[in-house]
Formats: sequence, C-alpha cells, structure tokens
Amino acid sequence: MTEIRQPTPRRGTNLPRMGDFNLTVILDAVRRSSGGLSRVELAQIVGLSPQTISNISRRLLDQSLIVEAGKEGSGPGKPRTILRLNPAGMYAVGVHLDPAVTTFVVLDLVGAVVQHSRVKTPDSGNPEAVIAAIAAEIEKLVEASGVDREKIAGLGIAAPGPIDHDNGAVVEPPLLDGWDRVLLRDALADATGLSVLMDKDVTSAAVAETWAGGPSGAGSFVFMYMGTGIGCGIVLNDEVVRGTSGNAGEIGHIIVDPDGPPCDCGLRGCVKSSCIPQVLVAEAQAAGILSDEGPLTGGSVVQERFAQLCEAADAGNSAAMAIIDKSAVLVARAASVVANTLDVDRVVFGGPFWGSLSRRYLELVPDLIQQNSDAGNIHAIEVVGTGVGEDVGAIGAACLVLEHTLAPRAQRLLLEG
Amino acid sequence: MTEIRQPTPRRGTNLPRMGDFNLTVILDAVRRSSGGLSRVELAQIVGLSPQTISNISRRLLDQSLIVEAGKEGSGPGKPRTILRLNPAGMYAVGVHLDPAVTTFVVLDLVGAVVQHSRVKTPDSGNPEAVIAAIAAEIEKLVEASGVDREKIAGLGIAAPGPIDHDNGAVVEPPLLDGWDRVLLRDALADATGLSVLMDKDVTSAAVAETWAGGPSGAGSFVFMYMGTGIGCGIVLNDEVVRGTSGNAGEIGHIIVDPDGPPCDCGLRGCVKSSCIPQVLVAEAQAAGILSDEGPLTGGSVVQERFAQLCEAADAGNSAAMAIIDKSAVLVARAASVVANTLDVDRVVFGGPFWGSLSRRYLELVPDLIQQNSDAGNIHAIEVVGTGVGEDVGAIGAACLVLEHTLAPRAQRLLLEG
DNA sequence: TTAGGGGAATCCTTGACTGAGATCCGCCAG
DNA sequence: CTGGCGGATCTCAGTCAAGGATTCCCCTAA
Repeated sequence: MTEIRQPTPRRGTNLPRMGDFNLTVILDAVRRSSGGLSRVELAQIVGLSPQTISNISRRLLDQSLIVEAGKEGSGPGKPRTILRLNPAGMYAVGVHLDPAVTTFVVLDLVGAVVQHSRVKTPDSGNPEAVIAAIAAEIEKLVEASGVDREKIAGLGIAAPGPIDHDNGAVVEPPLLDGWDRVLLRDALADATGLSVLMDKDVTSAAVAETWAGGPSGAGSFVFMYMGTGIGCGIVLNDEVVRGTSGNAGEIGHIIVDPDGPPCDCGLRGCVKSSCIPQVLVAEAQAAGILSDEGPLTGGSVVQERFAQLCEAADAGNSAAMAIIDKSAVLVARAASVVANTLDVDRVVFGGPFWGSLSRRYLELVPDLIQQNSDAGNIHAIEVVGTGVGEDVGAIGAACLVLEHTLAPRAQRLLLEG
Repeated sequence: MTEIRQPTPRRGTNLPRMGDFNLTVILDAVRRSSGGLSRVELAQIVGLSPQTISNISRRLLDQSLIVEAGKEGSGPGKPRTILRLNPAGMYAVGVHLDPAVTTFVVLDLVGAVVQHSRVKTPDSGNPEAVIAAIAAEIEKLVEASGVDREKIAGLGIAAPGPIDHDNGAVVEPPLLDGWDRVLLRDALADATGLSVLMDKDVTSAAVAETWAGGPSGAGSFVFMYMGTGIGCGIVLNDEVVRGTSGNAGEIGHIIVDPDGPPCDCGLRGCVKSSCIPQVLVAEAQAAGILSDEGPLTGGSVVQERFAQLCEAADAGNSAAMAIIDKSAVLVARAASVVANTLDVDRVVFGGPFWGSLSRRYLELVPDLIQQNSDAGNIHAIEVVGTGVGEDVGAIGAACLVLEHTLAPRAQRLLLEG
C-alpha cells in the first residue's frame, strides 16, 4: 500500500478550448433562465463583453441550438431580442437498464420527453440477445419520434451500480445474471452507431436534476434516489461527482438505526437492511398490513406492494404510517450524513419510488435533516422533491449526453492527453 | 422550503485568465515532480507547445518562482535544462488556532517550514487581546525568519469548525469561550496588513497534503484528521471540497458502532461518542490502564494521556491494544462511509494524534477499509499516513495561501462578478 | 566534423476587447 | 399623419494577447 498510483497531472488550456467553453457557458445561462435572455443580459451574467456574446450567439444560432424569440422593448431605444433554447436543436436517447423494466426516452434540448417506451427486462442470462433487443427498441423509438438522426447527439445508459466506468460495464449487478463485466457501452455503440455514455442510475438521476430539474438543479446538492435500493447522486458547484470508478453515491452501508436489523456486512441497521422498499414491504407483510403474503420476487412485485403500503399509509392506516414515518427518519439520517460531510445546502429527493413517498416525506424530512445538520447554525438545508418523474433514470441517461456535450464543465477547458 | 436560492451562475473566461491558469499549471507540474522537469518534459505533461512552455517559464523565472538547476544530457544533442521550484520564491504564514495551543509557521514555496513557534492559547474570553497577541507573534516570527516581507503572499488561519466562511468567523467553537462569530479573518488582516484566508483545520490539513504531502497529495483522496475531534478533508481531482459554508468534512455523527455509547445527538455509537481520543482515554482510565485518574480537562491533558495509552499499547499491554484496535475498526468504518460515498481510491491519515496511532492503524485499517469498500471489486483503496507531521494544522493554514495563489484551480479561469 | 536534440525568434491563427457606426423603437413637434 | 430626435441594442472593423507552427541557432556526444 505504499506505491501511489500517479494520476494524470493537470493539463493546460488553449484558445479554441476557451472559445468552446464560453459557448457552453452562454448556452447554460440561456438554458437556466426562464423565458430566455437578451444579449445584454447575457453579457452581464457571464461577464463577457456584448461583442463576444454577439459572436457566440451567432455560432449558436448557426447550429440552431438557440433561436431568436421575439423582442422585448419597454422604454425608448432598440428593443432586446430574446434568445431562447431551441428544443429541436439537439436530441439525446436515454436507456435505463433496471432489473425489472428497461425504460427508453428520446429527449429534446430543453429536457422534454419526445418519445418514451418501456419493456420488461428479459431475465435471460444472455446479454448479447438483450443488447440486440435494446438496440432494436432504440431504432423503433427514434423512428417513431421522427427526429432527424443527425440531431441525435448520442445515447446514454443508466445502470444499477456498481459499474466499471473505464470499461463501460456493470459489475456483479444484483438480479441481472450473466451481466458481470459485460462491455455494455461498447456493444451498444457498435449496435446503434451512436456515441454512448454510461453511468450509475443515481448519477444519471442527479444529472437529470441539473438539466431538467429547474432551479433545484443548480449549484450544489445531494440527490437521494429512492429506487429498488437507495443511493445518492452528488453535484458540487454544478458539476457531478462521479468518483474514480464512477461509483460515487454508495450509501447502502451507512448505519442509520443502531437497533435495526442485521445486514450482510455484519453490522446492524444499515440503509440497505433497514429502509429500502423491499425491507419495508416485508415489515408490512409481517405486520399484516398487506393482505397478499406471496414471496417478494423481482423488482416489480416489490414496487406494486410498496405502492399498496404507501396508499394504506395515506389512507390513514396507522401501522402503515408508522413504517413509512420510521423510514423517513432513517433516510433523513443517511441524507444528513452526506449533507454534513459535503456541506451542501440542498437535498433533492427523487427516483421511481419517490412518488408514493413524497407527501409524507416532505412533511417529515426537512425538519429531521435540519436537526441533524452540523452547519445548521450557519445555513439552512433545503429539502425538495424533484420535478423529474418516475422515468428519472432514463431521462437522466439522456441528460448524460446533453451534459457531456453542452455543459460548461471545467474539464472541457483542459487539453486532452 | 420551496424557494431556491439562486446561486451565481457559471461565468465565462478570457485570455488573461487563460494565461495565468497555464502558468499555474506549469508551476504545479514542476512542484509535483521529484527533482524538477525540463521544458520538453513539461510540454509533454501539460499538453502545451514547447515555446509556450518557454514563454511561461520565462515569466516564472522573472518572478523567481522557479530556477534553472543544472543540465541533464544523456545522449547526443543539447542537454535539457532542469527547472526547479525556487523555495525562496514565495513564503506564507500559517496559524493554527486550537483550544490548547496556537501554532505558527512560516513556509517557503516548496512547503518546508522556515520558522516555527507554539504558544499556549490564552483562555481568556477576550478575543481582541488574543488577536493582538497572535499578530504580535506573527510579527516576531517573520522578523526571526529573516524573510523579505514582499515575498510573503499572505496569512492562513486554520480554526476548529464550524466556521462561517463568508464572514471569516468561527461559530460556537467548543472550548473557546467568547469566540462565537468573532470576525477573526478581517481582524487579523487589519492587524497584520497581510491578506488572510481562513478554513477549518481539517480542510487545511487536506490542503497541506496536496501541497507538501508528495505523491499521496495528488488526485482524489479523503484526509482523516485525527485531532481532539475526528474530521475529514476532501480533495477531488486536485481540488479541495469546502462546501457551501466551508464546513465540509463533518463526520462526527456517522454511526460506527451500533453497540456504542450514547451520543448527544440521541443515538448511539457516533464517531464523536465512540472513538475520539477523549473517549478512548476515558475508557483506558476506567479499565485501569492509565494510573493517573485526574479529570480530563483541556486538550493538552487528553493529548498527554492519549500518548501514554498508545505507548502502553505499543509496549504490549493487551487491554490498551484492545482499545486502540477497536478504535481502528470504528475509524475505518467512518472512513469507509466517506470513501464509498465519494468513490475515492485513497485515504490519508494524519493530524496531531496520528503519530501515536500510526503504527497500529497502518497494520489494521487498510484491510478493514478494503473489506468495507463497495467498489472493492473495481479498484483497491490505498491507505497511507501523511508525511506532514504534528503541525499539519499550521502548515495547512500556510498552504491555504500557497494553494489560493498558485494552484491550478478551475475557479481561477472564471471571470469574477 | 556530423548528427541529433533543446531552446528561442519570428510569424500566424484565434478569441476576446474596444470604439464607432448602423438599427430599431418610442416620443414629440409640426 | 409624418418625420426628426434620442436612447438602447446590436454589429462592424481594428487592436491586443495568448498559444501554435516553423525555422534557425546552439550545444554535446560520437
């Protein structure tokens, strides 16, 4: 353990990089504004001269990434021409590969869903066949959307962790037999002809929030992903934290309940063993809240019964409410650990199971997190639910492409090796 | 909780910024190399053309931040001229304000300690007098070092958290009465005439590692700070994570022992209640390992007895060893939580109490962390002890200045508001 | 003496900045 | 109703500064 792997050192930058970066900065400002911005406003916001804004605007107009959308003249003088994002300027395809269902979306530049489909994930141990099926579904979806293929910037894949980011493979995914270290990214690139990006589902969800989540996707935040498992996506200063192997956000073994049930790690009360939906459903069945007592096999069964549990809680069943409320306390503890460690001032909740939980969680969690906050005296911590719905995984996957292509990441400035 | 605070949007960049950034990139490459680099090597490393390197080298030579140090010719052709950091090119002053002792250092450009002193922190409730005393001590230290005042880039302060980074104040510091929200940074700037930066001690320690820690300070890592409390500093891709209010790294309430003692947060087995030195010393006293049974008042008493405990463990006292070993397990769990959440591949241990612990911890902790790693299948996690010694707080404080002035932070590229 | 590599001088390209001019609209007088 | 005036917005040329490409000079080993 004494030899330190020497990372690639920090590299320099040059003029073309600078130009491209400023372009993405302006695009980002336009994107984040509600209702567009004029060139003068842009100059003020990004700190560049009006001239430069004009030049870059022209480039963006030429690429039809933005459009001039009307004028706005209040007083005397030439009215400002408003620049807006052109939704049809670019598209991206997203796939969320989940043990239960595989979701597909085509997204436009503003992050709106143009086309959408879901298929049950085939549980064959034959990844090649599944990959071919995915490629075919993408083909069908793009066809149906009527989008010009030239306008499709790429394909994003969201997969359950852990993943091997360097090789574009999932590693020992639970409930996906035969998928260990299959080179999914390259296989799909070959099959579709698109450039492919791959990330964990929680990271994708966080990216979806930055791109399609409105004001709650700006700055720094932790995205609590409520899915089959519970994970988090991390965004610091508008940049997603991926970690060395793309596996940031693993919080399954944070201990949230010293009196909780034992976990496979040998301890007690981990997130993974005490507050994921599967555990809550099992608790509800043991308590006799859910009539159906069949085995909990597969993600879709869990999802269904979990929805029943939440409905019971919303309907006033006190035992069900107790289970949900307790889970809120535990999840809030996990969120607090991450929020305290990174000192963020916003926690965003989302994920496929969030819809059922949101009402009760939004009543309980804000106060719990505020109480647990180490920096609570200095700044409050906002707790919000995401605006991106159930398909956040697939939407996030598509947003990976948009983010990679158009977001003003500092990395974009640096020369490549 | 619905109103989202709109953060300052991402800003553009321009030519002068680019030039300055490239300068810092080159300086950083020279700094990180062992034994200097030639211009050609630099060109290859940072990706800029040889003559750009030449131009920037000239600027660095003019500012005497680097020096030409000999030639290196192996084969035919003109031998390479080696560029090295000039230790005397710049200095920085660092102060570590700790409840027990206040440490002062003057650092040169390579991070070597030029001058050093310690005084007991006066426990008066009169911050103004203490600030005046600190300023006087700095004056004395600079005088004694014989350093040209023009070469002093600034003053760094490391303070125990939580801090209010915006206002440069400590917030409700434990054991420091009367210091709540005193505007320490501005007061010291007025008193010394230096530009002052302030950060938490754990953040400062992480910065010290990036600047003076050798290869283990590159890339991404978590710095576990073993002090009166236990905290962590976070560095991702060579940039320190500070958080919205400068309070990142608060891990005191991560639960590491479900069977542990109760904590003031209402739960059990937090880091703060189960493995900080004060708790271990109390355990040792209860077990009769330490003969002296006096009260545990003040940081220096704890430090002294903790050293005795570690000595006993090193000497083979099995009860003492059990206490240290158990703490290693617990601290490893906390480190694992952070490492898993951020997916870093290195954990660096350090801090004032690290010296006593290092031998046993380095035997136990690497395996423990590897076992707890969620990404353990994908990459190993290195565990190393810092090269920066007991004064890491003050050295880190001085490094804050060097880092702010000379590190290739992406932030440097962006235009200011 | 020759070969080969390092470093500097020169010119080119490119992107942002500066200042003058064109454009557009509301206002107001005739 | 019409045309000139003023003010704000936007664009056109010129300048500046930084990195890139080419060329040349210098140095050392063989």
